[in-house]
Amino acid sequence: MCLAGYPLAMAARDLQERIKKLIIDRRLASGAPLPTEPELMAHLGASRNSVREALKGLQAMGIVEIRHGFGTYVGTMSLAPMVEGLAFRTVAGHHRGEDTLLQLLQLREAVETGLVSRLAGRIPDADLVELDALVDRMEEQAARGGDGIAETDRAFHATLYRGLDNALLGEVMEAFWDTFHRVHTDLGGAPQDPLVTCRQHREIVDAVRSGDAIRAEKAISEHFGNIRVRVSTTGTQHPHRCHNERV
Amino acid sequence: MCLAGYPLAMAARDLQERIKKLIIDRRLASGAPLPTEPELMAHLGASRNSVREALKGLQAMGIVEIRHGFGTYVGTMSLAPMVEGLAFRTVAGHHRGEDTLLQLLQLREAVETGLVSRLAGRIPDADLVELDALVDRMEEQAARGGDGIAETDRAFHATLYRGLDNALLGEVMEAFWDTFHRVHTDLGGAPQDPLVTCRQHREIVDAVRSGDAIRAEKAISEHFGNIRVRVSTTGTQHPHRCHNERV
DNA sequence: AGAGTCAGCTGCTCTAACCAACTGAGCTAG
DNA sequence: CTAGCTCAGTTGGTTAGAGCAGCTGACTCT
Repeated sequence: MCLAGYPLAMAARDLQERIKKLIIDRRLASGAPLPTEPELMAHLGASRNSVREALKGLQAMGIVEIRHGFGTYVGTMSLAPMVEGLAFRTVAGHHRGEDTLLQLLQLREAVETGLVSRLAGRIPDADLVELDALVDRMEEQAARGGDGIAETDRAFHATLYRGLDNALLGEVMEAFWDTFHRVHTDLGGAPQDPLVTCRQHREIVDAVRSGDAIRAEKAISEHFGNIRVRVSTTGTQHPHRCHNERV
Repeated sequence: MCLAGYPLAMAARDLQERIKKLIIDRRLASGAPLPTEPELMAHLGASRNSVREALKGLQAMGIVEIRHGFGTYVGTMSLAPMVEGLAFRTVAGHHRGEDTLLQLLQLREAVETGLVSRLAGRIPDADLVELDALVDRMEEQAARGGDGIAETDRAFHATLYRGLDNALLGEVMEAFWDTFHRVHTDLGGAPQDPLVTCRQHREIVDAVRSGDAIRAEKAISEHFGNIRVRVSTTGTQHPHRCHNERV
């Protein structure tokens, strides 16, 4: 087909850009509906197939969200795609004998160490209360079977940095946590000792509350040191098969 | 077609996972060739169309690299896709009146402040030499027309954190720099004063060399403070059209 | 009035053909 | 003999049309 004025070739690469431009120009917010596939075909002057391939790429970047039988919508633009990509990169590297998981952990440690010292003394009281509650909850969960420990751990790290008052920063930290956790479990890594985790989380909260930046950094550092032992003593020796057996 | 044992529906979502699994299982490194499209069709029991859509998604995540008339290869798995997604998210939010660019800058500041204090005093001498050279070069470029300033700036921030000896961390920081720079120029933001930048870079190097963590943090903070002024006084008022006019 | 059904949207998958970019073998001209 | 060209074969890119599958809402039957 190819409407007048558009180059015949190079459709695919441009299509994504043009769909992105369409979202920008129409000021579409997350969740807003995009034109249907036939409408996009007409608007962009490309075949169904090319439009769909472009959408698939945008979907992988979290820019659009496709719901079968319902429509296409502007995506949440969360960092989930980054988690996906980073996780795969880490797993692939690990299976080829590289210490990618350790590197990922070190990345988290380096960044969180800096953030926590920035946070010391200026964290809102409300967050401290919530952090205390999260440690309490994890102690309960540890006393029981241990169900939900991971989710509580995630919430702890997410809540910790809420005080820095930057939603993007919070998302990035969560994304790193998610990536690490996902890769660690996929690779069959040994879980932490919940009681040790609780004690270290408690110390982090107390250190931040006291306003002692050095102590807070040390607390984070010890926490990660503990995790690091678990990572480097397992996983590297027995590259397990991925779950989701198929192919 | 659909080979025995595979569900008839749900092809697309699984296809990506199965291709990823194929890369993992065969221990394919970056740059290694993937099966051709016909081979993948046979291997995965799906049509050409579905295979291509899956590949487009993986391409958007940097997991595979597609070269027309040549073949499909395992991608470099750089963070470029993350830059792409984050940049779009920032631009889109900006055009809807949100202060996303400022948030991105604050993210960089928070993270780099922590990293630079961690770096103070333990940075390798070789890196210091290189950083000095980079500041010198930027001074030259400022004296001339100003060509290549951006690239030198990028190199400075990249070299700074090399001493932390974590390739992943370096890539992440570069990705944040790239995202910020790209969005800032796309939105027609005012460029920095090169001489101010040079002076602040010099102070950062000297602070890190002296081993004074507090001074280093302050130097970074001032540097970002300078950038922040440029961001918040421009750009927010006149949401420019994107470049690449089309559609 | 309530529940089932059906028509219509939506996106999903397949097939088949042709276009376009790259490679390399073989031919031709110098 | 070599330099360059041509052409066939490979690979991904694009289009077309048909039918499948999930969701919605109005219509119909009980």
